[in-house]
Amino acid sequence: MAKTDIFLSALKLSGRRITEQRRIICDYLANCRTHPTASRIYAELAAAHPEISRATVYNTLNTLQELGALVEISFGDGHTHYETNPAPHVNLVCLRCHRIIDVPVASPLEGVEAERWHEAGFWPIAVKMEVYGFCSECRKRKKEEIRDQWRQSHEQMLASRPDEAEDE
Amino acid sequence: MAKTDIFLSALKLSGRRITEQRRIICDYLANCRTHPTASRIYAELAAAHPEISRATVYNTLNTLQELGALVEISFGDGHTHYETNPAPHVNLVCLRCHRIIDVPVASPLEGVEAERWHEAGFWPIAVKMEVYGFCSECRKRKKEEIRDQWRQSHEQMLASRPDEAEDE
DNA sequence: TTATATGCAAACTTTTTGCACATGC
DNA sequence: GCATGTGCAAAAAGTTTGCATATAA
Repeated sequence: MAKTDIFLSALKLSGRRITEQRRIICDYLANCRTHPTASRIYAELAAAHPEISRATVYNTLNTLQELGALVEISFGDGHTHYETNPAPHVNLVCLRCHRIIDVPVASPLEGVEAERWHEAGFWPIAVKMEVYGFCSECRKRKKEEIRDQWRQSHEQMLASRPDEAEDE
Repeated sequence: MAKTDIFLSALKLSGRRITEQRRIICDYLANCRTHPTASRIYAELAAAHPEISRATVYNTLNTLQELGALVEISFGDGHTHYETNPAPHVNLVCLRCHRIIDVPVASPLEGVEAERWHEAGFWPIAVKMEVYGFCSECRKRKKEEIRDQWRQSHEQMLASRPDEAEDE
């Protein structure tokens, strides 16, 4: 069942030790189809594996992040989630119901001028894309809830040509 | 100095009340050239404006998020940051030094198959893109720190054609 | 064998809540 | 005037730390 476990591979290839706990955590992540928080990962694993501590979950997640094998995402719900889907995709995030829709894209590094930062010396490992907005259901309800002017003006802004990029 | 304050506009157009505190917070965000955390925003504002409370900062940030005017970002440093740059851009995030480089892009909704999710009924308000990797300086140092195999294999993976997208 | 990882509990940080008071519209 | 927003302090939630013990390589 388990596809190539990219998380365990990351630990192995970077020379970390493969402990039973790490194996369990990586297996969970590799088979996870959602965007769990650290707490949720701990809660689910602890039920089946009492030998796993909260600290180890946090340790492992942080280690995987340093390697670029795992990235945190914020969906605006006040919780830090983890992206467990290694396939290139965009997360559509509904601002009202906080539901997430994963949409596959051809290649994350194409179409966004990847060459430019590559040339600048930056070496990409992982790519993350989120689009915030309203899903079809919430869009209807939204109209009843608040005045619509803000969203309309913002939509227009996004639809028009962007301003000249500013210096950062 | 202040360009059109997109944050204040969002509050106004959605029918919220414009209080002195919100005005101050929005002004800070509109002129901010970094990616501050909530704590940092509070700390900086409280110094100059003792009449602002922590709760109000959090309230306002959350309200702006619901409107899609402001988005949270995770850079992997364990803190929740806010994106204050309204211009379309990609954040290059260094996994080692956690420095962020903003790179402008032509348009956030082009080149990533925007039409597809639009057709599916999703209405985009804001777009966020992060690329994780190593900046030129850290890339050199990284080689000395850990075995290089993981990064090499991952780079190869990214460079090759992506797998078929999986169902979500 | 020994550097690396774990478990536990306490400490720390960040965010939310409840309620009395203030204020924009 | 009254719905909406604020301030405060306490509570809750989330994350890190220190150290003794365990274990992968």
